[in-house]
Amino acid sequence: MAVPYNHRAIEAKWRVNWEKKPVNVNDGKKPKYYCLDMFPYPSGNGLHVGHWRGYVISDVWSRFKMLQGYYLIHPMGWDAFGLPAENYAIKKGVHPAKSTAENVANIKKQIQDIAAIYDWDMEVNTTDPEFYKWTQWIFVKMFKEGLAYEKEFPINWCPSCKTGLANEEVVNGCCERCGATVTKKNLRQWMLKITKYAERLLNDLDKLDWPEKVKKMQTDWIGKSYGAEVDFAIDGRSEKITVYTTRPDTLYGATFMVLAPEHALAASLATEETKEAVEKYIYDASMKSNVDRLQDKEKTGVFTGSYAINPMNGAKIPIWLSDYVLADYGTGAIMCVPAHDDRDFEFATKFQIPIIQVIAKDGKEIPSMTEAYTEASGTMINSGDWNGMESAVLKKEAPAMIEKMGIGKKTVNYKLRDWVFSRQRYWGEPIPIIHCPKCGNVPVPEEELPLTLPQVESYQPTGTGESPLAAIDEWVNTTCPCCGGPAKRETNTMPQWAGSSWYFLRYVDNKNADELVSREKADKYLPVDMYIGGVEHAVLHLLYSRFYTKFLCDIGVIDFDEPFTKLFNQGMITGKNGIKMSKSKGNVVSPDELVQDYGCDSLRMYELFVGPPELDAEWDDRGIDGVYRFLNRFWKLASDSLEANVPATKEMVKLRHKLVYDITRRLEGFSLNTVISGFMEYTNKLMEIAKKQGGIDKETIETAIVLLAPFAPHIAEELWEKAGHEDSVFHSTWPTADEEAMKDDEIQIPVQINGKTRAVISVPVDISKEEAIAKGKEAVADKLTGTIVKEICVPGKIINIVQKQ
RNA sequence: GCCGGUGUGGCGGAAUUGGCAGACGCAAAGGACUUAAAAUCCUUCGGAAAGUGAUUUCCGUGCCGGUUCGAGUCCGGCCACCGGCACCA
Repeated sequence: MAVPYNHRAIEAKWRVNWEKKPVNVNDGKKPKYYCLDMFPYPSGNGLHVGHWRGYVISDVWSRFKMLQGYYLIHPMGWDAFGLPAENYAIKKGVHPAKSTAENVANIKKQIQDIAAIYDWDMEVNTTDPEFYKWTQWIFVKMFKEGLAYEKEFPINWCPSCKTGLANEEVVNGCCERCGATVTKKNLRQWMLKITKYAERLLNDLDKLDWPEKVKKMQTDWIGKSYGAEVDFAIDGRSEKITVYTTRPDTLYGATFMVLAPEHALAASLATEETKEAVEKYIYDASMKSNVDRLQDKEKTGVFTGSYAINPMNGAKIPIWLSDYVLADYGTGAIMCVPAHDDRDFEFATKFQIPIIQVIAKDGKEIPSMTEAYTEASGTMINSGDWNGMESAVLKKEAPAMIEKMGIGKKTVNYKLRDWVFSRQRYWGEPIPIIHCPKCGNVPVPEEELPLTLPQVESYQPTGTGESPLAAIDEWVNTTCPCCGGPAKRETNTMPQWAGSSWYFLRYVDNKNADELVSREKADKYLPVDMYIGGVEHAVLHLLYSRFYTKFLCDIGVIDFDEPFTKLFNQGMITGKNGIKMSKSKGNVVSPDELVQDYGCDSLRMYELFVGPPELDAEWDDRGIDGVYRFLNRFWKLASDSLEANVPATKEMVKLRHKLVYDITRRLEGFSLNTVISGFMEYTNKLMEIAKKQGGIDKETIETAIVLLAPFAPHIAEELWEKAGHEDSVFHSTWPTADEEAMKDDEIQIPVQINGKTRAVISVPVDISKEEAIAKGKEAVADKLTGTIVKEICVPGKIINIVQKQ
């Protein structure tokens, strides 16, 4: 009798052995495979079972790739700058540097419990000056290339975090981090010109093996639209107003024009009579936050008193101001075609502006419109020379026609805005810029980087729009690297996304003091082949990283312009009823006790067994018993069989190949939950056979151990050793299935009458259709009471007899 | 409002992409072993009806309809829940 499965002893033993003799070694000959987890920010709450899931998925995939003969790059690090870390430190009343270091140590210990095959020699930490030296270096490079610039304008401001935010960080008008309502604040900001890369960021999505959902979200976020800019003269004045439209086909239907209240010409368009109302409207709009604007669904507006001239037909159309027009999209001015746009229709109806239909719906003009007809399909009417054209065709051709006529030009527009890159907080990389009264903005010389974050007593946010760094005179006051005169340092810091936008490049050369990454190592080990993490970063981190990668490619640091070839988003683990695990809800399940009671191997397998990896799953502790029992059964089967050492039977060989085939296919398809059920199913079958034969042959058992190794590494390694191997199971190779050997001689196929199964017959696998049908009919003879109209036989699948009564 | 995703037993889920619906597991019930319990092993486990019984028949994958010899899977029309975007002209 074999000894019972003792997960504590086995796991402790192999933890030590692997530490002594790592299994993932680079012999310089194997091809590389870079499998990356989104690195965590070291929160004080530690890990829960949901965090485990992603790390287990990536580790299983990594070990699978290793067994397939790759040198694995599987690093881990810490995204330790930023608001969460700083807010936690403030709450606990300790310096963020201290709390961050403690949290890193804690989480590292917890992550090591997963027994993932991380290469800790590659570890990075974004708050390490040797790391953020390069975060700052990238900023300096961007500044020199004109991609980082200063601008003062009303930005999104979180009154709770007391800092400015990027557009990507505002969710439904609220702060992405804390949920507070975002307001507007006029601030001098550092911006990154991500818009310069809009077209490439959009087009290169095609190259990526990413979930369609994420690609779609990025596409929508970039928001490319095709249209035209059209110039409208102002009646009685020399200036003109340019509008942007995606529907130039409806130009004849433009019956008014609306400008954003912030438009440069807005105030000047007012007449004696409208002056007061116009100024009030502009003032009120400036006082409104974005959220107010969003919530006021009812349209407001004011007539300026001036008129524009429709360039197509010379019609005089009134110019209005309204805050439903956004100042920073297009030209901040629109032409309004109430007949064919919902918003314009609503506005025109409210302010009694004429509505002119220019596209016939179903060949007819709608007698009295109750809503806009927004489709670009139908024949043009009331449109001068354009009458009779198809709207869909005209929509495409009009921009070029307008350009020819000299009244505008063909244009594309993007929703993507430049990235607000400065934060008024302490815990981030200082922006390496010096403001010199003579020389202007001068970057800190590259050889002087890193510009380290000064130690301060008070790091709490000021709320004034100034960073806490501004209060440290000895740090702020410096000399200009250019002219040597007195100058002041930039006091804003970078957002959390700065370090995470490029950290994956640093892992492979994390100790390089002279370069961000050596070109040789970058060419050899990058980019990332598989990136695993939650979907919440679809338009934040993942977009920023793509932007950074393209920039670094353009300046020759690296030779590829997409960071992550393949992306996998794992679903979230929730508490009961799909409620997100959180400390405040009290539904957090910690992995620590589960590892103690059931072992790391059981928890790893259960994390996968709870459901398809890409979907959310509700955690239920009870289910882990199932995989624990399975591991016990597998342990017993394997150790008993290794002792018994029975010869292989045909049946065993067949099952062995089927097992390899099924597990490999499911694993490659990322159907990890069914891999686990597959192991259970085959183990049950093998146990049946073992009961009769006194065991299972060694080769089959060894094959199963190798297949199981990525999922339950400890037990696999222990059994592998018991089977007499001195080297690690991870130095064997992933088995391949011989499809010939899998074939059964006899197969079971159902016999149906009119699509309903009436019998199941056993037939030779190579039986002819005719014979199969004959046998099938025999089996259901007593139920064939009518006239047979059709006989269907799909070889190996089904027989269906269609009969009529 | 627009765009995605999901909907299958008491529960988590499976179904080789059009071919025996409910694999595998949890929970539950009954039994074996045990002085007893735990552990382990065996059996049952979608619903309804008929039969002493092995079994048989009908219904069943959110709802309604269609295509097909055959639909959880394909098509059309709805419903519910969960995400994303939301005055981008």
